[in-house]
Amino acid sequence: MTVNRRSYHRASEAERREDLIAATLDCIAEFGIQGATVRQIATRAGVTGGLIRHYFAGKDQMLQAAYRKVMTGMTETAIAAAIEGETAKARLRRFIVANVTPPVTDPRTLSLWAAFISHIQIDPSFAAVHRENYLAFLEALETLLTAFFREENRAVSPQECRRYAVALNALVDGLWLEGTLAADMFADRELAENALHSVEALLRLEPGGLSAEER
Amino acid sequence: MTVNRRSYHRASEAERREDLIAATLDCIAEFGIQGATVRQIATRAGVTGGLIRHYFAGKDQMLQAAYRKVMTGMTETAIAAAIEGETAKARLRRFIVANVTPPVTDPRTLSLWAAFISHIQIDPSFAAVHRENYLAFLEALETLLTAFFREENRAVSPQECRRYAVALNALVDGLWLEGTLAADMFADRELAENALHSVEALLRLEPGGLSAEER
DNA sequence: GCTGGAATTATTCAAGCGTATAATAAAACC
DNA sequence: GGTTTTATTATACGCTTGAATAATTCCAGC
Repeated sequence: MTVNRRSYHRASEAERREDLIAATLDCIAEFGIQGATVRQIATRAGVTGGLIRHYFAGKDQMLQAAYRKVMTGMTETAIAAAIEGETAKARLRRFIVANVTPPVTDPRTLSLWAAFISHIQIDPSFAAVHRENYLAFLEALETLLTAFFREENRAVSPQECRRYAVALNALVDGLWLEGTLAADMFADRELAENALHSVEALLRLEPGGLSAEER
Repeated sequence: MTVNRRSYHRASEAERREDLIAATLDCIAEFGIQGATVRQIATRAGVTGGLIRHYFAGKDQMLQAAYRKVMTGMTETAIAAAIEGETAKARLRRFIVANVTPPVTDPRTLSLWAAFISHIQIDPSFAAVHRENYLAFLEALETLLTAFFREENRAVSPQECRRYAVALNALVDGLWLEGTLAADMFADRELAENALHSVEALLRLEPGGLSAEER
């Protein structure tokens, strides 16, 4: 006897993988990593559970792909904001501000980020993803800083430049955390302004040396 | 017929709760929040699963108690380090350094912290725990800063002081993250020194104004 | 030394987990 | 337009989950 079987749409490999990853992130954000079960994810993506094993070797590999997606999304948003600046100073400023402003400061993104961070110690393959993105972020900052110092005719050794990048990275990450976890405590542009003033101070610029708009 | 039944030790309520919470944290750190199952936790604590329901209304409540434990542990370590300083400057310095030095920078603690952070959006009662501790940390910083500025005979408005506290909190959190997640990238005292130099810059002190040991 | 009540264990239960496999619908091919 | 390929569904399996319950052991107060 034949079974009543759903008809279905046959999607391209690329978009189906996208859908599955998106559904995975939805589930993690909504129910936590414990709630991101194969069945929930499949339901959210509008498919049945078995399909996941057709696109990924297992649930873990899908989680890892999802992690990559979140991290590259965050970094790329900030980098994309930076390249629109005309001067090195403007690029640096835009980069800083982008990192403490929506859509980067977003509770959902933070949840996802934290969920994955907490799994780094458990699954070493997650550590590799983190390392990749940390280094990319650091390098982006170092590049922006080097260009900025050159523009200002200020001689800064590579070692010092790296120190600055590490500190700026910390400051930006920390403000991102604060701004996302306690958004109600800060006025609209308060965090962005604090970020700019703090970066000015960190780089030992005169007040306004970064935050002031050039004409 | 009677069953072969383990004999058991009857602990005081306080220490049994402590044991259960400690076992919970062990399991989360080792297997992630998904691996922190009632059975695993019970095994780790040397009891059977049913006992958990005798001390907590359910697994979730135990998780929340565990979260409280982690956070107060972190803040208290830093605050305890601070009070040993003789001058306000020394207290501030010790506070900063303690936050980017073991035992605060510890992969296990970071895992736990991240696991709980990722559940804030899901369970609002976790948000309350976070808020409590964030405010406590911010206030500790503000107190240290106020005393320091007074000691230096420097007039700083409360608003400005809060701005500084927010920035310092961000920097410290960020360096804590970097130092714990990429510990291999930093030499022994590198992060602590970077932290002190960065705080100096943030507060617009002259170089050495905080990091240099007074005689 | 009993004994009543609380702490703890052992066991059970339904639900849900990730994965494996076979059947089937949709597309691709010639 | 029939045939092959493959993406997708349906179903099953063995395990684990959090919780509930009943049986047992311990301890305090008498």
